[in-house]
Amino acid sequence: MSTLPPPKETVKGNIKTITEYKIDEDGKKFKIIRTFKIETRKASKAVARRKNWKKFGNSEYDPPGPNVADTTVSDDVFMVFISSKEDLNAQDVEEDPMNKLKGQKIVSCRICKGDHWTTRCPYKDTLGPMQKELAEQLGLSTGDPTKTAGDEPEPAAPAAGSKTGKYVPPSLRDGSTRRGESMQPNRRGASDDNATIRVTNLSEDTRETDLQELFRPFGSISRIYLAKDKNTGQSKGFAFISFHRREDAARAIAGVSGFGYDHLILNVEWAKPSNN
DNA sequence: GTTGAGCGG
Repeated sequence: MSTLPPPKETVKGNIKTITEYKIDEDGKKFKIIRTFKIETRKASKAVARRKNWKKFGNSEYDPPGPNVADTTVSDDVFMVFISSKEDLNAQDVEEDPMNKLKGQKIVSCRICKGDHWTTRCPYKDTLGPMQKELAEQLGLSTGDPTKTAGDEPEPAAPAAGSKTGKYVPPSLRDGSTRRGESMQPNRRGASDDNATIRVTNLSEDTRETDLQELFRPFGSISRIYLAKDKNTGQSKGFAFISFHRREDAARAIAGVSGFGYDHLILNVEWAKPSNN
């Protein structure tokens, strides 16, 4: 039985030639030469340049192009980007149950449809009010459309200047001079989180007032949270201090970290946002 | 070694 020469693949300029030998059903030998024009794209310029590198080692005298005896040129591999629900729907999703989870959002922001709660939306202060205003202009905001004005006695004097009769929080009543009942600042939505530091290794009899005295010199403090056990009130030995200015917080870190306080050495760092 | 409490959908 005669052996066939191995297939050969050469590249000259932008012409690629593949030569292979075959035997057909009648035992006749065939030589097949195929030539291709290689399309050079901008993106693969670097690849084209590498093709001109001088060969070395055992391949030093090989002709240009890959040696099919020891090199396999694979098919093109196309990358598939799954970036949206639509893409998922377009393909068959069923085969992998994980695919379902990928496209499914746990939460969807009402403002920007992003992957976060509405309250955490980065546009909550800009886009949010705009959308709300727009909705009110279109008359979609409140109320029962079957109810017409004045067909029912008002139970109490409506707030001055309010025609809609909808709830107005105390902080916005009377020309907004009055503040809300609760002056307790809310951790949620705190905008000063980038000026919050965490103090650890506090002795357990440290109080908020102690912290206030300790950090007061670095700048005005917007909030102090001393972590305590909810039931026993026992301090957990760490606290969060929020400053109004981040520079003050930075100086507080530099100034107080390593500071001996009671019988312990304080550790002060930037606080991470507690939410996941 | 130790990162809060709360709101939803």
